[in-house]
Amino acid sequence: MPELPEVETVRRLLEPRIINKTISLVRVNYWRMIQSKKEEFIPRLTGRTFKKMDRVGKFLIFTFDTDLILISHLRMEGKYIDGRLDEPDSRYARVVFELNDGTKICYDDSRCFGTMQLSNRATYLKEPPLSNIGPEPFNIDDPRRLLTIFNKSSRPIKELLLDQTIMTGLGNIYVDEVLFLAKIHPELPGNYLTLNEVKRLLVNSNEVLAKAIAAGGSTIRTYHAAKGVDGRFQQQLFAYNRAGKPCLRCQTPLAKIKVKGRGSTFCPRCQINRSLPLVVAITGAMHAGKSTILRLASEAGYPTISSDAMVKQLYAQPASVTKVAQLLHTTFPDNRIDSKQVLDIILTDPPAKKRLEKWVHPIIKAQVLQRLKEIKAPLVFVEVPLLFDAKWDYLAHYIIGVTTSYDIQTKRIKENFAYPELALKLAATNQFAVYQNRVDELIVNDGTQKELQTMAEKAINHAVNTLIKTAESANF
DNA sequence: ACAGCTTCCTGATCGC
DNA sequence: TGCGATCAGGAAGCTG
Repeated sequence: MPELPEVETVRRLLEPRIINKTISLVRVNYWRMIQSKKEEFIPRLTGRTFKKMDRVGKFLIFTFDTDLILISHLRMEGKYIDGRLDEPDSRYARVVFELNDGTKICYDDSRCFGTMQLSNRATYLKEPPLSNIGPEPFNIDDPRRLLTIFNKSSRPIKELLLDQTIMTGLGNIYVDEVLFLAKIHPELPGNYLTLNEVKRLLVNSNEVLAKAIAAGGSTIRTYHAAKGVDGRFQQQLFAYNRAGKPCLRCQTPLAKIKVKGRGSTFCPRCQINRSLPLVVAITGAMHAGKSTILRLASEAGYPTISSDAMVKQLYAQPASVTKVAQLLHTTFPDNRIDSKQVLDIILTDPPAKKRLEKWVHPIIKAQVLQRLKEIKAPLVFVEVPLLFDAKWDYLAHYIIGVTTSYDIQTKRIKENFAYPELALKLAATNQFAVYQNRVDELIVNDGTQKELQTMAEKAINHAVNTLIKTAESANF
């Protein structure tokens, strides 16, 4: 929706346009949005004169010359558009208030999510929906009260901040901004929050909302506070709508995930989820030495996850045979997945490859995340061949890349693969070279096994030392 | 009690 | 270029 700053902007723009004007006629084009008794809606409003306009959280409160109260929630797309009576209604006018000075205001809402209800001055704050909403950040003096509530829940902090019964005002845009500024991962469970972090969340909520109000809110997509009036705050957004763009603090590309079904943009390096271990990802070209590095990390005593091994395990399951056959539009006569046959198909039929990846990647990703949750260690090494292509790089806090020169890769593949021609073709499709500049340490494995081992051990130690520093400098 | 999913709608944009 | 899939400033209302 419009969030608190946009609703406040609407209030400030609308109040002077309607104050002391009298409603001569009310037209309702979409009755489902009226939450109070429908038969009373038009009669109780007709002839009333607008007085003050208030706002509670994201609700607009219209007051009149009697004790009548109109409560309006704009939800995602709601807006008020004013015009003259001789003009046509706005395109998605759901409720129209005609006024006695020849003007009208149209409540416009393409998606019909908004609500209106009548109440009265004495009771409207004591009954739903307003009785259920929490304080605005401006009115919270003691962060301990919030800390107590957050700490009782294992829900992601983003969910808790969107819960208007705990605190009201933040929506999807400003929650991402506040979490970015406070350097807190959107999925950090509430019971991990420290007092220091809650203080940061409160300070930043206050600042972001105040600045956004001062800028007239954010005009994004279809939302305008009023006809011809655009907010300017979107120019100051750090996170929202910036997925893939460099973090304005550390230049890491911002990641986008779903939290409670809402798109959530954050910096994977500035906002670390400490309920999970820190991740050193190992990625790189085909047959370049990823598995060797992973094995060395394991031998050095660190927990490891191999997504390659997970894929092999998945393919070995009986249920996978029919699934893969169906995705590749083929059959496996031996009732087991024939890797040469699969390779053949994915090299000649790109859409088939896409279908297969669309099935495999989410399964493996879920398994990796599950393992990360289970591992009770501060740090884990994860081998992911297609880290960047599969867009998993946001899971990594340090990336070791490994590559080989073309000639040496060709030689090794010819010596080691049962179907070298197909393997070479597959190697040629690997895009790692494109992403090389995004790794923290690049190992060029053109020498002996012994030389690889030396480089890998150095890289492993460097990754660990860097991440220990990261964890120490994080201000919980 | 509560986590997770669906629903209320329509329009713009993305991706094969 | 067309056409289905996905996404969008929100929150209530289901289900298990």
